Amino acid sequence: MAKRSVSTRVRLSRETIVASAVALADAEGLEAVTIRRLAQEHGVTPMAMYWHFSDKDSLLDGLSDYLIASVAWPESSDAPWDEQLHGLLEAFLVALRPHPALAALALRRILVAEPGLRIAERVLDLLRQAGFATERAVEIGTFLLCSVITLVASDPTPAFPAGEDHAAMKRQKTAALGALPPETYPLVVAAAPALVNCRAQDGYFALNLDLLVQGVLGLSRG
Amino acid sequence: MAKRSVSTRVRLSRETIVASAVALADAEGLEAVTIRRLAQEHGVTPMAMYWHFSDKDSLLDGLSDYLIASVAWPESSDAPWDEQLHGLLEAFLVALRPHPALAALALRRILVAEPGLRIAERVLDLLRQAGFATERAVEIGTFLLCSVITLVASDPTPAFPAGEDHAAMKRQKTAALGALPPETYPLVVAAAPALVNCRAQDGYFALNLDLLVQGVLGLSRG
DNA sequence: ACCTGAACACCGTTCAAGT
DNA sequence: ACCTGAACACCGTTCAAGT
Repeated sequence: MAKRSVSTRVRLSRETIVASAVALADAEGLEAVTIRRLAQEHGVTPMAMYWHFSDKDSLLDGLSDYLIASVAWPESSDAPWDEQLHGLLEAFLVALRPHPALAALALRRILVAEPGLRIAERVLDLLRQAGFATERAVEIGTFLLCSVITLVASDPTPAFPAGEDHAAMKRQKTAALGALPPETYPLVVAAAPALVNCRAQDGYFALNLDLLVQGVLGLSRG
Repeated sequence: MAKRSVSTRVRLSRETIVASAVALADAEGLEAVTIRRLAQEHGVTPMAMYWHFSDKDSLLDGLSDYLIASVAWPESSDAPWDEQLHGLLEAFLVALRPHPALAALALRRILVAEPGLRIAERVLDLLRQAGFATERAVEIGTFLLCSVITLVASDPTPAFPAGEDHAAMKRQKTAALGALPPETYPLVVAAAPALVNCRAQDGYFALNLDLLVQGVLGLSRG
């Protein structure tokens, strides 16, 4: 169904290939993003891809660049550093959220091209303002960006087990947890539905973004 | 070189297969862990694996179980909840650290079998002691465990580009960052070596484990 | 109970060639 | 400049069969 008919065939380009790869990943997960599959979707030989990308790794780099470029830079403000840090991390999160299957790719190009470097520089700057020495700012900033990716990427089995199966699997996992002996695992049993579903909920993101910023606030400077 | 000679062939079992898979992942990364490769290492047909594991997914489940089982349960104490939480997360971290290529697998079995459920229950318990309602405790606890995994798994290109190549790549990345225009990216340029290397350093883990616990401390209850 | 052998439908990629 | 075709060395997996 996702196969593009020959009549609508457009000229291949890095952009059209990346766009279809993003759509594929959203629909069926990253492991469905295959040179051969993309070629087929464009009605073209697998080898045609190698004109536009030197290999699969550079296709993934392309996806990473696409993700990073979609980060909406927060409007400048004179708010305190922690609020600005929160805003920046949130902008990163918002860009990644529509593409949980791709989120893990974000890191590979953040220290390479323009928009990613700008984000990195800003994070370091804000952490310097917070009073951290450069080395510590680097360690914290690196972890913060990794953590935002984790926040988005950790939603299990994102979409690709066709919706129906996915919901069924969640119901089954909930039931399995609920059937555990309540005297050994009282909290797990009581929280079974939450344990299975929380990573898809909005509150999960807001709460843990907060946790990260609060964590930075709680760290000793030096 | 890693191929086991026929004379030393031992009987296959789930345990011996998992052990060799762990060794393979440590040495060459998770994508080297292949049914066919493992079979070859044991001097056996690929299909022999299917007697011990129903499919590759259940092999990965086996690796996940192995990881979780290696968590050393911290000795009981009457320390405040935040110290105990720190100790538990650290125990998880210490278990994962020797196997960065496998760390990402840890989550898939934590809510399934005994030792993982025990960890989950304890995390929820400590967060309840901290004053969080069950639903929030679930959201926080889930993220904390994900974050520890991230901390370990985020070390880029763990080992498998044969050591030499790996070091060379790091030097090259550092040089690339150092060559950026310092007027646009002053902090990135100044911190180039740290940006490339920090995720392999001990301080990175200690600092960010602290960040996580401080983050929980800083969150509002309710 | 434990393993083999042949086969199938997939991968990424190289190399030479077409237009 | 952009794409095809055949080939290679890999995957996971099924099915029938051996001991």
